[in-house]
Amino acid sequence: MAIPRILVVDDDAEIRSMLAQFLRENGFIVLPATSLADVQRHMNTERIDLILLDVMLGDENGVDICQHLRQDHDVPIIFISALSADHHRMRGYSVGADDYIAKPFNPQLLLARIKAVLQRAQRTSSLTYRRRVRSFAFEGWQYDGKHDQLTSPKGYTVSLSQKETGLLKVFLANPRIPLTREEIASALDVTGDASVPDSLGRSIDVLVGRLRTKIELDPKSPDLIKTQRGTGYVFATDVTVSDG
Amino acid sequence: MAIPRILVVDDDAEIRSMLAQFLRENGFIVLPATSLADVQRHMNTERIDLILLDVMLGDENGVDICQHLRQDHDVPIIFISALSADHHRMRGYSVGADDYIAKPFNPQLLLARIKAVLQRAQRTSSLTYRRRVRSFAFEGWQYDGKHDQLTSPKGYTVSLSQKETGLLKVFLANPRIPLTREEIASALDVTGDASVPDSLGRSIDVLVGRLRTKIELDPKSPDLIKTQRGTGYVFATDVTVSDG
DNA sequence: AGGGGAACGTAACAGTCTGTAACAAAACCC
DNA sequence: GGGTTTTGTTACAGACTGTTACGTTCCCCT
Repeated sequence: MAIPRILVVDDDAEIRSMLAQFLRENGFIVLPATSLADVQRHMNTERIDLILLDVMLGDENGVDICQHLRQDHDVPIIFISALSADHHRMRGYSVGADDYIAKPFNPQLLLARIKAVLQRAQRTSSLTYRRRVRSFAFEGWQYDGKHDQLTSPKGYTVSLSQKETGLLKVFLANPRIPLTREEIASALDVTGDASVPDSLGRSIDVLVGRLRTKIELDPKSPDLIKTQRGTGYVFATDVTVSDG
Repeated sequence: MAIPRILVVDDDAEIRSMLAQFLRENGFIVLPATSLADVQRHMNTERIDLILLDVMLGDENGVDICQHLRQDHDVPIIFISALSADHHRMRGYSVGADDYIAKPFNPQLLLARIKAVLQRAQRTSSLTYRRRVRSFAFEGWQYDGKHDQLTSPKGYTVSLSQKETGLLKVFLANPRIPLTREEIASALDVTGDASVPDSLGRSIDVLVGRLRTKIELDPKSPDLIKTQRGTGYVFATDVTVSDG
């Protein structure tokens, strides 16, 4: 599974920025939004794993946004609000929120809650979520997420192991974005304490090497998965995503 | 949907009784429990839709109970506790709780939270096979639950043994959801103590292999029942359900 | 320009996981 | 009772995966 992508919906730029930085430092990809139109644009064009939604949004009302979203989406939604009275909370839950956190809040508690909600969503994936299975195209290759099948530019099927498939998915979900070994390991749920810099050993490097032998014309001089010395790896090509 | 059945776990008889009465007045079936053994007895003998779990349980610790339950069960769990400090909450979430409500609490807020959690659980698939007789279609195959008959894409009837049929039903009820061997065994009521990690042996693997020989074009390279190494198996195709 | 150290590539190895053939016991059917 | 089918267990082989060790490449400093 790819790095979780969190949509932070708040019209206050300072709060949005602080939340984004905090979440990025904790391993998430963060996308900002300030309005329902913003939210819907993101939901329609890319994968969103969780939404942090401020109740008070200037001219717009977070509760209305949540209600609107729930008509079409099952994405987890956590309300953040200065309004902590019980009846506000109940209103939030009644429109389909997964949690409601009152400002000011302990950032570590927010983090725990986000992880719990994401873990649950992952554990109990719904049919709706599974319909988001995608197909990816890059440099003549096709990865069919529905059938878990990789086809080469010449048309033959390439067999990948589970970890190799997972790594490819991480790259396909993050084209042209440099990924550290820790980020990749976190996305793959690889053994190792991510907070200890050397705990990963060389396993990610070996795995990258194994995937390269299967998809690069010349693995010794890779064109698709490039090394960024001192950082990690980058999928150095454009990826086209389509549904089905 | 049937009336939700809530298990109230609290060693304080007065609190248990008040909660039970309140929930019954709001339309739920309430079952009391005071210990892990109580909880497990209920979980093993009847359907439980949600658990309200007190953190302080006399000699037992609600967190330990939650942790234990999460090994085998996906039932929603809401902690109730006088301990409301953030680190207590985080501990609760980290062991798999769905929410954490501090005493003293507004009963209406608890009710809203219960309803939200139940609604969410209802939106997702369950391991429990739906008792209603249904027909399922996948990749040209048809399974007629009424007549217990499986028809291949080419139109001929495929004979399955009882266990094979049960396994297929579990997959059809949970398309695209990874299922552990323990989950499958539990759904099939297979011999073996699910709380003992190694008790299953390889029987589920063999059963999966047998079903594969009957429904896969190439059992050595299966398209329908895919292996998730380290986890279990997933029915990797969309399933269309219809009544009758 | 040269040297040293860090980062990365990769072969080899060992442990884990899974597929499956073979077997035996139980269940089922005639 | 006998034959067949079902089911779980056992054993083995192959694939997968991470670790280790060594060689190569890169970068920085003198």
